[in-house]
Parts: sequence; structure tokens; C-alpha cells
Amino acid sequence: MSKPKIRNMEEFAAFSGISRPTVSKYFHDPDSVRASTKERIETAIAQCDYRPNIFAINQNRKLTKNVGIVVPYLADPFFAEIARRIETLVIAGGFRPITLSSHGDPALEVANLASLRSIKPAGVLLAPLGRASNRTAIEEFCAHVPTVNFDSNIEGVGTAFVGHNNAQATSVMLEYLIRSGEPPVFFEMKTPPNPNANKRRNAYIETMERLGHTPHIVHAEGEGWEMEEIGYRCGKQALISKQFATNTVFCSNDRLAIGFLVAAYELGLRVGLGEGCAMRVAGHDNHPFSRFTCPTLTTVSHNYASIAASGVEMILKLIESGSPDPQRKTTLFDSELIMRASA
Amino acid sequence: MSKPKIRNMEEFAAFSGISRPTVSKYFHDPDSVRASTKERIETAIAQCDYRPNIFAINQNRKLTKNVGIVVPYLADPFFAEIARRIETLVIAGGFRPITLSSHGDPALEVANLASLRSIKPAGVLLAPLGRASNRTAIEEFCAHVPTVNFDSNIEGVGTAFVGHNNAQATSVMLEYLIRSGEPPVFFEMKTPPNPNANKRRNAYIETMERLGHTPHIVHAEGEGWEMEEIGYRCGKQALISKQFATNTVFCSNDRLAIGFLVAAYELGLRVGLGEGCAMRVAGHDNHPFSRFTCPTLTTVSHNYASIAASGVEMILKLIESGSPDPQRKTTLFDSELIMRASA
DNA sequence: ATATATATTTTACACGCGTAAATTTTTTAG
DNA sequence: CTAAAAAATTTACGCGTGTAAAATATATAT
Repeated sequence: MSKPKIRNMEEFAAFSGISRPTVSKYFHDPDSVRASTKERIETAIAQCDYRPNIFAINQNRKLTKNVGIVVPYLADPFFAEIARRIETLVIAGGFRPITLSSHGDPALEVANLASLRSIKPAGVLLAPLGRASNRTAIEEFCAHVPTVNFDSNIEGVGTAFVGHNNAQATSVMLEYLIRSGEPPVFFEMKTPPNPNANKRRNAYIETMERLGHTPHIVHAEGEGWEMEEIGYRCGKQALISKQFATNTVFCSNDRLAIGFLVAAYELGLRVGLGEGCAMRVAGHDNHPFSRFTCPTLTTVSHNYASIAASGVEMILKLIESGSPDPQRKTTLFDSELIMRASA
Repeated sequence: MSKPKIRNMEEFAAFSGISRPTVSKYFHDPDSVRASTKERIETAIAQCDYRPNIFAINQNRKLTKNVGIVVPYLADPFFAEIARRIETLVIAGGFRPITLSSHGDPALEVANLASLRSIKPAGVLLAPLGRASNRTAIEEFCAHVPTVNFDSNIEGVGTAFVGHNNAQATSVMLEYLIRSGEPPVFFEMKTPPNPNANKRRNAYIETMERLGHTPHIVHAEGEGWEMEEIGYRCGKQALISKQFATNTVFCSNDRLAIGFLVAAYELGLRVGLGEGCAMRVAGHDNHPFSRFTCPTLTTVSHNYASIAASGVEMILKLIESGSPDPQRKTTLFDSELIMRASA
């Protein structure tokens, strides 16, 4: 019952009774060989469980089957979720996903790109850190590797960008909040790491003015990716010192909102729509945990499914075509208002 | 200003004026060559930014510098956090971490192991799915690749296990809860995916009896990894139908507790220690989000730092020694009571 | 059955680097 | 300054696979 030890394709070819080049062809595309041949090879595989050496394969192929996925912070469930979806689609497309997280560190982001480059990926899906990113290094990378930029847009980075329509999302939420109560104050980090934040602030100001209201912004101090902590700490201070001009707060993202809700809770401020509520809070992202806040968070959702699908589709098309489209294309997906209990 | 294009080590050697074998030696260990040589090579690198082809390197080395990290569900911030720490330590150790998530799927877990095997990792840190894992496949894998099992112990899997002392943690929490109020009811999934849950239940029963109290367990129905949802849904039902024998609930893990707290909140049950509180809730894990629940969650913490450090240390030692210790060693780290507002 | 198209085999070289052995150069010790 | 030790060079082969070209075998259409 002990399976024969096959050391390489040579031996496997001998074992299966097929020539090595044909076997090689089979592993590259099982349907490129005659059906009867395919069957014989697969019978042999079942008997000895040989698999080609991936290093030797990739050494000689101009194009590997590797697709890199780089996210700024994988410990953030938002990115974990989008990465998970992308991985699944990449596998379905017949490629091998390699997910790397920059852990919020620009140096590690550059190191990740270097690391990816050394495995000659067929393509890369890159969500850059944003403001902190080393632009030069990223541009250099994109000049050599087909790259689709997602989530956080850096102009000129990658052959295409697929992301979230911050303006539309902000507008949808604002209209809802204004229609159903007092116009919201915008709560954001003073120096947000992610460029989406800027788009959201600008959209807030613009939409508020368009609707005839005065924009109010409260800024939270603090650097980095510990947004719940920042939202909690600065939110609490701002609540205590009554910095909010109205009873409604629109947080720049859900993580900030999660921290803010804890602050409100601890101050005994009831958040929500009903009678006894002191204030309303809304977020932005439909973060996986926004369903489990107290109260559950009203937010605008990223279209996770479409962004992942579109990003993967683009990179696969790019890989197939070989030639990067000279025109950098931007695809934005509209978001949906997720009405829950907090606003 | 345009850097010369170097295609391989041959060309780089010519460019730097050093012989190829010496260059090769340098890339394997920069300090194994004379200081002056090292400097010349590094000057050349700065000028043309060449890096060796990783596939060609790994094809010929018996041992790659790859260290696999497999976790059951990376979208769970708990695993994201531990993976992040492990990655950092692996890099510091001079290896290349490759993190794969099984996304809760036993088939993907097997596929991940197969995928790892094809890149000949020097070693692997494996946190198995647990109950759902394909034991045979994992054992087969461990027979060929140095593996350290972490988080969820499967007897016989891997050369060593490093994890969390569930018994000690449960005991510490129970003693605290009993000392400070009513003895707790244990709230857990009926069919938990993770084997830690069984240890925790048994420790709960044992400790309760030792302390002279009657154990009470409430079971939540539901399969899979959506624990917040299960904790919320079943917790709400159980609260409504008054299934809890005392006013204190000890959840088998923090994710269940996070959902449970939302249920309590929605039912208007004030959770905490103070006067006006209807009940107390405690968790287990010190999940990254347990600081941001309402109220903040009292829990027992995994020793993230020690588990990561010890796991990495073990796998590196294993790699260095070459010979797996025939004695499977289990290392458990004690946990710390994290007192917050919920109990 | 014959001609044609399609698959497979044979042969041979390429990829980029690891590594061993023998030789030469450079450094260090005396 | 000379001898010994250490480092670098030269030469040459191996790793496991991709892939091209020519020859041969097999399948399909007429």
C-alpha cells in the first residue's frame, strides 16, 4: 500500500508511461492533452501523488500563477474580509493568492512589494497604506508588475483603481440623517492615514452646503490605525466638552464610531432614534463588527462583493491581455444605507 | 541616472567585480565574506538594485527560508493579531513568513497544507481548525514538515504544542466571579468548532464543583465561526426564556460574549457590577474588540506575546536542529484576569 | 482507404542559482 | 619578511522544469 516515491517529472513520466513534455503540458493545462492521455496521467497521480516542484516551474515560466494581495492592515476585520473574498475569487480563477499585510508600516509595505517582486507575480492587487506610503517605491513597482489598486486610491498608482464611492455614500447618509433629524457633525481623525477620509470630509462639506446647512467638524488627535481607541478617547473628550453642535454625529469610519459609541455609553448618553435618546451616531464602511455595537450601528456599506469581484476580474484581464491599458480606469461602486439602531 | 539592468547573478557578479560563487555566498550570509568584499557588493547593489531569483535559490537549497503560518480564520481579529505577531518574529528571525487562512473550511485547510508543501517550507506554525480538521491529512503533513501546533491542540499533531492554559484561566475567572458575586452560568456553543471550548467547559464544571457550587450550562445552537451572531441570537432567546440560573454569565469565548452583550443591551438589561445592574458577563480570550464592547468586557487574556514568541522560538530551534524532538512537548501559558466593566 | 489535422515523442537546450574541488590571492601571525 | 591561515576565484556540474524543433504516431474527415 506504500506509494512509490517519485522525485521529479522525469520519474513520474516514466511511471505514467507518458513523455515528460506531455506531462509538463498537462500540468500547465490539463485540457490541452488528449482525453485518454489526461486520464492516464490522472490515474498515475492518484497512485503516487506526485506534484511538480513549484520553484522549478516558476523559474522557467515567464509568468507565474501567483497573484499578490497587499493590504495595509490585516488585523482590521474590514481588510480581512475583503482579502478573504479576493483570495477566494483568485483561487477560483486558477491562480495562487499570496496575501501580505503591511501592518500599518510604510517600510513593511515597501518590503512586501520587494518580496512579491521576487516571486514574479502575474499580477498584484494593492490596497496601499495611503498618506504614509512610499509613493516612489510603489510607482516603481507598478511600472514592472501589472497592478490593480483598490480601496485607497493613489492617483497614478496601478493600471486601474476599484473602490468605494465616498461621495455618493456620504451624500446618501447625509440626506437620510438630515431628513430624519438634526444635521450631523462630522467626526474624523485630524490626520487620517487613509485617503478615503479626505474624500469623505470634502463630500460632507459640499453636501451640507448644498442642502443649506453649516458643516461642523470635530477632529480627533492621534496617529496610526488604532481607530477605536482614538474614537473612544477623543470622542469622550469632545462629548464632555460639548463640542458637538447638534445631537447627530457622522463618523468618518465605523472603527471611529465603534470607539465613539463606547464613549457615549460610558457617559450614560443613550444613542439611537427613539424618545429617550440623547443623540444619534452613524458610521461609514459597514465594518464586520458594526452589527455588534450597542446600539447596532447605522452606516453606509462598502460593496464588498462588487469591489472584490471587479478587482479580481480586472487583474485577471490584465494578466491575460499582457499589455496594460494605457488609460488608467477608475471604477467606483455605490454604497447602500444600512439602517440599524444608532441613527 | 538609469540603473543598469541586471538579469542574473552572473551579470551582477561581473558588475560588482566579484566572482559569482562569492556573491552567492554573500546573499546566503552577508557576514560570511570579507568586510571589504561585503562593502563592494553592497555598493553594487545600491547602484543596480539586483536581487536573486527566489525560485532558483529555493530550487537548490535543501532548506528554504519559508515559514508557513496557517490559521483557521484570519477574519477573526484574534487570529489576525496572533498571526501578525508571529509574522513579525519570523521576519526578525531571518525567515519569510507565509500566512494562510483556512477560512473555516477543512478542505481549504488541506489545500493550504498542500500548497505549503510545494514551497518546501523550513517549518510551519499551524493552528488547526480543530474538530472539523482532516486529521489524517494533517498528520501526513507533519510527518514530512517540521510543524509546531499552536492555539488549538490536536494530540499528536506537530512536534510541539504551544497554547493557552484554559484550565488555569477558567479557574482564575471563576474564583473572581464567585468571590465578587453570584456563581456564573457557563454559556457556550453546543458544537464548538474549537477544541479549547471543551477544555473550558470541563474546567468550569470541575472548578465549580471544587468550590462547592452547582455547574449550570446554557448551550447555543449554531455551526461555524459566526460566533457573535450565535451569541447574540441564542443569548437573546436564553435571556428571554430565563434560562440562566444566576445573574452572572461566563461565556466560553469573547466573540460569544460580544454578541451576548448586544442581546442584553437590546433587552434593556444593564450589565456590570454597580447598583443598577441586572447581570454580569465575562468572556475568555481578551479578543482585540473586547475593549470596545458596552460595557467593556471583563475577560481572561491569552498571553499573545508569549505564545507567539514561544511558537516562533520552537519552530526556529526545530529548523536549526534538523531533527524533530521525538518527545512531543506541550507548553501552556497562564493567563491574566482583565478586569473591566462587565463583571 | 487515404489525406489531413492533431497529439505525442524524442532530443536538446535553457533558466538562475547552489555548491564542491582545486587553485590563486589576500590577510594575519610569528 | 616569511609561513600559515583565510578568503576569493575558477571551473564545472547539478537541481527540476519549460519549451522549441523535428519526427512520429494517432484521430478525424472525406
